[in-house]
Amino acid sequence: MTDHNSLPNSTPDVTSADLAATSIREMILEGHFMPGDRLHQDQLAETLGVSRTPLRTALARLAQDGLIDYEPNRGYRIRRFLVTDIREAFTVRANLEGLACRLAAESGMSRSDRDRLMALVEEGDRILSNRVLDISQLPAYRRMNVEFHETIINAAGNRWIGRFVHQSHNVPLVSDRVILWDDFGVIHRSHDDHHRIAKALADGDGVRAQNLMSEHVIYAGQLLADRLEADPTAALRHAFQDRKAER
Amino acid sequence: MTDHNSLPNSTPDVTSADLAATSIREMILEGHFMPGDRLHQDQLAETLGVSRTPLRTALARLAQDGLIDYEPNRGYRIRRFLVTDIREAFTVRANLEGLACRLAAESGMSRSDRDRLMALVEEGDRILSNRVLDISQLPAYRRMNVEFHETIINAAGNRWIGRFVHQSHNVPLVSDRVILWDDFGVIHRSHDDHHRIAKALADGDGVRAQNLMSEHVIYAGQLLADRLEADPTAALRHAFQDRKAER
DNA sequence: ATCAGCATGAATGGATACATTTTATCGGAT
DNA sequence: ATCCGATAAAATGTATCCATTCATGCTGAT
Repeated sequence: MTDHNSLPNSTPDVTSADLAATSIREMILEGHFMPGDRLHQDQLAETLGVSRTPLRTALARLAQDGLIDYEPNRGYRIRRFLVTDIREAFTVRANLEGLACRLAAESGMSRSDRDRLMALVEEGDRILSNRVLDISQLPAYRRMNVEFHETIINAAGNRWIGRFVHQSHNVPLVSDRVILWDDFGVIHRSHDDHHRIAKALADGDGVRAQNLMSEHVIYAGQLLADRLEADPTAALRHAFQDRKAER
Repeated sequence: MTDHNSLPNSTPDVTSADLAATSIREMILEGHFMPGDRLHQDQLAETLGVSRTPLRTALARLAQDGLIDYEPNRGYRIRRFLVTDIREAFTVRANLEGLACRLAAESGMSRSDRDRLMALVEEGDRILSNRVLDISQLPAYRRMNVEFHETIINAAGNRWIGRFVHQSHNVPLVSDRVILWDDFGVIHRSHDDHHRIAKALADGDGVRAQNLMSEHVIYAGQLLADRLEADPTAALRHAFQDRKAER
């Protein structure tokens, strides 16, 4: 991931270990490995152009993040994620982001945060004004969506929520970067949630914002999980359809 | 920590890195370091009787857990925990454990889980039957309390909740192992919560169990945080008053 | 043919040596 | 006296080497 993918304090990759960690994380989240694959240290080290020592640091971090499994003397393996994992992660994300809304509302949104949310909502309006989903607009919509959610989490002022939501993004596909961009009605409704959430937050109506956000996330999760169960390959293709284009 | 302090999958310390990590974690949580202290690698390695390599993996893990801070080329430091951090961690813990209650109730508690909760509640009744707080009974009460909470979290069947609650225990004092054992009325009320929570779970009343648990945790957190603000040293002494005796 | 046991190879864990960065110290100039 | 810079010391980051464990495949006995 290119630094903007870590929520709270995204430090640039200064050490080789950082570089290795971000590279491997990106590879995993984009599906370059199969579940259960061994991560051979010598081999990976050579691939990434670093020695085993920083590589092992990177692996230790990723294992602690839950992205890979570790067994002493048996090395690291790509964690096997089931659709259940994705559903569960969305459940927790929904709860935590809902909590973030309530806390943000209760503590009183700052003027700048309110303005930013308004601006993001309007940007979404512009993107969707054609009333059709153009693939070229997905990156812009995604950026808007990510910033919307991050703004609220930061406004909540509870670092643990940010930490945990960030970690739940370590489950492949459980990220506000993954957007099923194929049904205008769904996207439009989702953006309408944003409208109401921003309004509720501005009004200091924490409970309403909480409920809206919780449902907002849960619905996205169910949609994704149902798709995955119905047709895994198609859903995966969809989720990553524009990733290469963005670079 | 002696292995029983990690919630989900407490692997025994097989590697030197495991040993170093658990040792350091225990030291930090028991207050052997001052906030902001540097963790010199050579020095720590010698103290723990391991070389720098496994020590560094241990430090990487602890940093990922949020127990220590890391800056490239500047090493690791003991994280500075403010009372605010503790309040925030309890807020999240309350929410997640409340969620665990709802999920556990909705999925239907297994017979064995219900029985275990009942047994734990009865054990608490026995411990408190004298209607006075004897320090010698604190360890038993704590074990009961820890198992009560863990049972529910496991019954929820959502691994992320367990993960995050476990991580929130990495904030010093934010653990169901820390119990202010000096006011019978408070403890009695807290245990009465357990009664109601167990009952609500057995009845499949998820919302009630959720509300009860959330309040249960929030109150404990407020009590602790208020004490810490009023008299930090006394509160700390209280929180750890029996730790040496238990070993 | 199957399975136990052993030997061999490969991969991981740990220790040490080297390189790079940071931090502290000292000297001098303003 | 203070500030600045150069230099030295110390600490971290990386690479390499050695030790230990695990997996594989073979041999041989039942």
